[in-house]
Amino acid sequence: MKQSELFTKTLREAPADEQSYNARALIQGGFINKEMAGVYDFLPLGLRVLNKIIAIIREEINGIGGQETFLASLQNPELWKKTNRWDDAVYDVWFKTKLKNDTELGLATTHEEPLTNLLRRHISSYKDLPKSIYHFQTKFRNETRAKSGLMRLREFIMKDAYSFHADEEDLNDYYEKMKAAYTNIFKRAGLGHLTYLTFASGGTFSKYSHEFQALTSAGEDIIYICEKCRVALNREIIEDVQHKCTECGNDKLKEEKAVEVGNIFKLKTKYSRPLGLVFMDEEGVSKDVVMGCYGIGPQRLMGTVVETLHDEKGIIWPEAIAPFRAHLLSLNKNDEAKKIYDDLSAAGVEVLFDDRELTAGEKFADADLIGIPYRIVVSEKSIKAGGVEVKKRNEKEAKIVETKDIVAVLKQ
RNA sequence: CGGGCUGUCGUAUACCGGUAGUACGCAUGCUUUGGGAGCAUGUUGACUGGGUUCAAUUCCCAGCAGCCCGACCA
Repeated sequence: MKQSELFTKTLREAPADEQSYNARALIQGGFINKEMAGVYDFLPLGLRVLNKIIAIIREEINGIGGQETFLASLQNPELWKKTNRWDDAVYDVWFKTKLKNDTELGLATTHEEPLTNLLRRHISSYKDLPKSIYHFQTKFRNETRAKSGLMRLREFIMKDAYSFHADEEDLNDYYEKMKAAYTNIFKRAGLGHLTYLTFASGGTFSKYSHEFQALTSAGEDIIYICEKCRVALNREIIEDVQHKCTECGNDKLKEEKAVEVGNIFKLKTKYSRPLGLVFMDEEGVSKDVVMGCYGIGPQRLMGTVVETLHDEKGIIWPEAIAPFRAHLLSLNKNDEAKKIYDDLSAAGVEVLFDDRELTAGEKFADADLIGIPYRIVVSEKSIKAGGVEVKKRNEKEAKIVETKDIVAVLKQ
């Protein structure tokens, strides 16, 4: 894409009223636009990142048999009354609205109820199980305090997956597969080194649930890390386990601030029972379907990447989720640069081509801020040196690459 | 929901009880081009409502909005 045609502009300075780094950098770079606290628009650069994160998640969930759907945002209160989650006193994050005839509706906060209900028409036998169903869908939550840019939103996309099983043993097997898929997702998105499988409170139905917590000072949670096992314990259960690692008994745990980037949970029959999702087993006995649920917020994941991977000049995107692979800067050499742009594009390399009539300093500053992994400079100087200059965003030194070799260097 | 801080051009800021200045941006022209250029001309602003006052953007109150802390948060 030509940067001269990109409708967004970077800001010379970050917005003064934002303190969180992800909000400052993403707004300054033109990735997102703030409509109001906790409500953001995704602009071309930001959407490219978001879509790449979503694509990684989709691949991993498909890889363990997930079937993608897209459920509605407007929800029927009747289902929520059956599970006692319609009452604002019980579940206080609803945005509620009404039909013209005054019938109440809810805006989706999550989808256990509608999906469980929907499956009553499709699951009736043990032969129909197991199933894993997911979607990327907009959730609305009336948070009393939206905060920290993309870290806690009032409107956000969630990848929520739900699995359906004949018994707990099968749920447990699938739960382990999901755990592995989640580990891959955070690794591929560039947060593997910072993300810990974390034991958290499981509520009434199981002892612990698992969160995936990424270390960052922008986080809302305190976790205790066991370096030996590479797992962590959420503060909410640390007293229960007497400050010891649940895996190895290690009592030298390290306290860290972290953000929950994913959560996996065994629901068992919590929703299938009140909503009547049952199946007939081999003996002809009707049983409740056993469920699990698994969530990731792609926008929070994006915010976490920005919080953790940047320097004083701007964002440093991991290659897998960068908006473009290469940022081609022309310093008054648009004709020469255009050829390189065409070659790279033809080879399938995603390039942002800075063909704007700006000074070198502005182009470098924007490139650092936007944080695309490879910067290619075409200038009088680079041409004299034999071609183009290539520098990785996370490295200091640039190297000269002959123009004829640039496609080979940038191709993955 | 409790507490703290803050609302001035598009952005970042200054000053002030007597109607607002700077920088960047934007427009035009010329000169510039390896780390946010120069000159000239032009362009844009006090969150809303009430109160005090001869006079309020400035002081007071309320509302709204934003940020932060806490509470909350599958």
